[in-house]
Amino acid sequence: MNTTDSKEEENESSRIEAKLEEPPVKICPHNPSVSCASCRLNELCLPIALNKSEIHQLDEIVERNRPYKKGDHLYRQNDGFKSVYAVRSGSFKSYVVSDSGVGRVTGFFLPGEIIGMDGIASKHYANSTQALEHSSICEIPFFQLEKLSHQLPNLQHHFFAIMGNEIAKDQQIHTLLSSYTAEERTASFLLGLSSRFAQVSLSPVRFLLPMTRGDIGEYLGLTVETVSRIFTALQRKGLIEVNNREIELLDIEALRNIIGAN
Amino acid sequence: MNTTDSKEEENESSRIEAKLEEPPVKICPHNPSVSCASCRLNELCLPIALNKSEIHQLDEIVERNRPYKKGDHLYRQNDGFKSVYAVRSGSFKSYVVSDSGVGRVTGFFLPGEIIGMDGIASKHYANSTQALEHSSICEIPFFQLEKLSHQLPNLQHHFFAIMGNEIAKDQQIHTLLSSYTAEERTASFLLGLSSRFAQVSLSPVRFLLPMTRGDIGEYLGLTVETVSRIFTALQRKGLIEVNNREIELLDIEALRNIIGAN
DNA sequence: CGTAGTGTTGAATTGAATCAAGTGTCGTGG
DNA sequence: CCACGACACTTGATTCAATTCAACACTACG
Repeated sequence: MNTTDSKEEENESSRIEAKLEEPPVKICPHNPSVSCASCRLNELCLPIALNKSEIHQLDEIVERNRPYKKGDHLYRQNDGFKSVYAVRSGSFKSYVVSDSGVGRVTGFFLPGEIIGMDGIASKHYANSTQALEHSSICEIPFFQLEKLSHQLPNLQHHFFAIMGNEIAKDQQIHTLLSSYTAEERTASFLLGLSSRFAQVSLSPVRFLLPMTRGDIGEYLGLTVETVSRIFTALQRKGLIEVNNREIELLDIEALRNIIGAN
Repeated sequence: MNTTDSKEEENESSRIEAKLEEPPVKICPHNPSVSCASCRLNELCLPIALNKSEIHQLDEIVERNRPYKKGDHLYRQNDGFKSVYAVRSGSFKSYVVSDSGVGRVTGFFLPGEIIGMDGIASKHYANSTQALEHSSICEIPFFQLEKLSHQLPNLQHHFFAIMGNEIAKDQQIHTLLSSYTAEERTASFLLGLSSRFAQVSLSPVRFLLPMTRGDIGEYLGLTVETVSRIFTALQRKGLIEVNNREIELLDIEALRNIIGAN
């Protein structure tokens, strides 16, 4: 998923000083010295609709942490809420564990997407979030984001939009879980991933799943076995090609029809 | 559900002039002349944490529309997004209809709760919302709310919190739908209603359901028949008492255990 | 190279949906 | 004010989609 490795993981000292005037065309997504202005994700995450000086101000509050290894936690359920996070590279899942230990995945996060908004209201994160692979993030201390939003109407507007988008997305999942069959859920999930990959300029028809079948099942309210069976069935119908974590969507139109038929 | 009827439904002229210095102790929840400062719901909806002058400013942008009859629409799917709404009295449901005509309820709204945040990002409402009974609302034009939030940090903070709360709530429903049984979902739904009624000083153990079994089923991803059967089963177990729309929770602890056992 | 985690496939089971038939309730108009 | 019709709700019998249980294959990593 990531185009390069992270060679400069611990290079913390130079990050704030990154120049803004001339985007330095850094392409390494793990590189902690990439500023918001030069980040190729900046249309997705917060800086959209901000001008140069505004981006610079945002840039100053963003903390570019060292990369996370697979399985590392960004935060855990009930931790005090402090920041929201923008995925810079890699991917994350968030999940809750019930008292009896049954886990349930509540979301997957790809580059450019914002993590942690569930903690804003209660001041404690409602779920745990961990890296699915070697990943890096931008940490945005929330009280500073609020303060800055107050100065920059564009930023306030954009963050309202991001939260509104999250709400709309969650409600779509509500519909999906309350009325779709296993096949419809799975098709919808694959199409959703596809368009999210497209947003970060990755192929929408051929990609690697960062999560296990078990994760997908927990997310969609299905068992591992069912997810596996549906994948095989879709493959037999010629709609997709599956090899382990590698997915190719062979007939997107037909996948859409599965859902449309609902 | 409402303590009084609305006798002054069309009294639009006097509403802005409502005095703020001396809360006029209007108790009729449909009464359009009740200002934010004197509204008994103001801890739930937007004004919490605002001072007198701030509430006054908010008050000026709020439009107190005439009451809605049962079945009236607040807005419809794909309508241009203009406002969010605070329920003043009564109740609403929002729902989406798929291409094939199958409807799915995405939410219920009780007094003090905010409707319409799903439209913020896309500028179009993602679902339709209609009154479940004779109800009244406060309409808050969103672009004015944004402008005012920019002047009042407390308001900005509170609206971020309201949206964050919605996100956290939606994720709980995700978990519910993806792993709870019909009985667990129903118990959880009843307990949720119970605490929401408690917030507006109504009895948490004895209340009227504003929605049909069908609505509940669509919301919980179950059929009418299943909801009905579960109600009967819970009643036989002595956990609740059902008479039509009238519900009494006889053993809240046991209801909690149904979910806890998950 | 071995082992834990991940994935596949089959057979049996089951929780909820569907199909079906009925009763109860409410609002409307005569 | 009552009768009618539409809708809301209940209950039972049957079906079915997805889970559970089980056994095994693959892979990837220390």
